[in-house]
Amino acid sequence: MLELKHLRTIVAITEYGSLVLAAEKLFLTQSALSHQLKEIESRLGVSLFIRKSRPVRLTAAGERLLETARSVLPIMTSTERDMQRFAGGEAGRLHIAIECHSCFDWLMPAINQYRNHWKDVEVDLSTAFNFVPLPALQKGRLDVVITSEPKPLNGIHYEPLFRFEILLAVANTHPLTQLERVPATALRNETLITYPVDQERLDIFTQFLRPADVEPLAIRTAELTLMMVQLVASGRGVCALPNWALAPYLQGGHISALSLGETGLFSTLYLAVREEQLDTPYVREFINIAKETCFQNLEGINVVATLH
Amino acid sequence: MLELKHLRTIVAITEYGSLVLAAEKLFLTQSALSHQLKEIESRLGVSLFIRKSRPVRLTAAGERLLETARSVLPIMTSTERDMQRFAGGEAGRLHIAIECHSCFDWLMPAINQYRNHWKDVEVDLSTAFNFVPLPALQKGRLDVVITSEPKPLNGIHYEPLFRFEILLAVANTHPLTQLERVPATALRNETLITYPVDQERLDIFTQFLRPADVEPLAIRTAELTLMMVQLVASGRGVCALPNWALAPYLQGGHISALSLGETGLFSTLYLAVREEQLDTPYVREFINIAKETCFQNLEGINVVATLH
DNA sequence: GTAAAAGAATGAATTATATTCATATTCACG
DNA sequence: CGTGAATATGAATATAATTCATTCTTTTAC
Repeated sequence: MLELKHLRTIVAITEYGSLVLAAEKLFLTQSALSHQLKEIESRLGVSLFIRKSRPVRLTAAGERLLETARSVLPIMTSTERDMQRFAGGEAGRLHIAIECHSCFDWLMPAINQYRNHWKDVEVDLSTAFNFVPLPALQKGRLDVVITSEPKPLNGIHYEPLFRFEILLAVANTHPLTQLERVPATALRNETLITYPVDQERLDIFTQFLRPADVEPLAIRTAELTLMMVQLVASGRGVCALPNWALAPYLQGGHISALSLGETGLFSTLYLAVREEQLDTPYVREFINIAKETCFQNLEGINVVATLH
Repeated sequence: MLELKHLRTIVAITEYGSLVLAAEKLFLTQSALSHQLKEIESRLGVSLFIRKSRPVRLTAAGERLLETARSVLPIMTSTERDMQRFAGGEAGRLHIAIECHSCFDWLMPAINQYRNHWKDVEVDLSTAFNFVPLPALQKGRLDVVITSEPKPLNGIHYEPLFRFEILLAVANTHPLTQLERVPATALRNETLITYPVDQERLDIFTQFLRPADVEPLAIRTAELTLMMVQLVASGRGVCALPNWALAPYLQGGHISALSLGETGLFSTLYLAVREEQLDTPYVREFINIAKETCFQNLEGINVVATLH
């Protein structure tokens, strides 16, 4: 009914004192303003200006409307400015999900660094253990997914981050440390410690044990990398972890890291985003920072399997 | 550019979760909403809703716009409600001017009583000594004028309030108290005390002295009725005042009131308003209260000239 | 007080904008 | 993968806004 156009008209008329001037400033004709004014006055059933005098004067109702205009129009101006920031890709939302537990280690520093420079981007990190993240990404519930399975999907772009080796962590005292390479069959007699997620999501199963049709002796789970390492060190099982996740714990000397299979078990981590977002500055920048951070964090790490 | 219509659309869609439902509530077709949404999204250069999911979800830009809508729309609602009050004549403005000094005496109580019942009417009283009030009334700078000269003017309605006699106040000891009626010529030897306004505005000049071509001995002015009366009582002059303005001072016994000329000098006070406002409730009601107050205030007053 | 100038109002014609209708496309769910 | 429900799209239509040409009103200056 009442529209912002009308408020802008009211303001212009009071500001310039005449329909002629106001019309000019609004890039309209005097006639247009006259018609418009008549229209709202008759719709509201009140008169807003007294035109019998020059400069035209506001009626009481006009004053009230002007007051509203003065409080509403600035809000709209700032809203439109924000819209431009969204449009320009300077502001936005980045809902990130990780499929891989250990990714916290390098992602957190990346996010912190990113936040410093993109204050207008709302960053949100969630673990995708209870839902499948890629469809959510497609549908816009998520904006970034960190995954090691780049399943080709409509409208999804995968940006490779880095390649890493999945190593088997065992206690230093464990007999397996005697082997050069650990065959799948060796795990028949071991308790395997994993994160508490579906086996589908764990490379050790999908890429190593299942192809060899091997089931470990037992499986137990732990939430945190640190807990796994402690269990391994005390000889209560073995676990498979990325080399970079394992690195800090190898210093202590209680555990060793062994290559899996003949060639080692390698995997690549990808950052998945919607194709349409690929050229958005704030998304592009996140990808760059993620990559940089990976290199920085992984540079010092040169963990290869313990060789004898 | 961005309009309230769009904000209302955003709110409806988020509230009902689908274009179909929202369209229904807005009395539009789903197609209309789809077009409208597409239009503003392309104008702003941002997408506001993710339609790939159901219910449709807001993007970050959409959230921002919704926030604005939630702060702006209530303001508009309350503004429109106020407009209805103005339209219904429940709210408005009453800029009153009096041409006659003494009118304060009965007008003030009237205004006070009026204010109690019409809280949404902004009442303002000014003395019209430095400007001509009737043209200002015509042009809407004033809304009510109290005058004793009902000059016929386009669009102006005069409501008669009451008829009164202008009496000559003299000291009890004054020789004029011996006369039954005071002729104009009698003032040739008197100092006349008036309000400090143009003689054009004083009935004693226009209706009495000038027709008889008489000039008083001297003229001096006083701001307030009380001051005039005190000057008169101390024998420093005489003054012409309405009977009701003089009434309270006759009790004291220091002054007397005499009729002017053969028939007495009478005048009628009118309340002038713009014709278009005559049917507006808040104006109508002011007229009523003004009339009532006059009667109440003048009822007890039965001042006639002192007769011997 | 009147004429000229400037501003505001008006009505019809035009243009722009919004809405609908009919239909195609997409998405969610079994 | 098909089905039902939702959204998108394009052309046609309806509605609303704007302009043009003109008249009416107010102000100003002589």
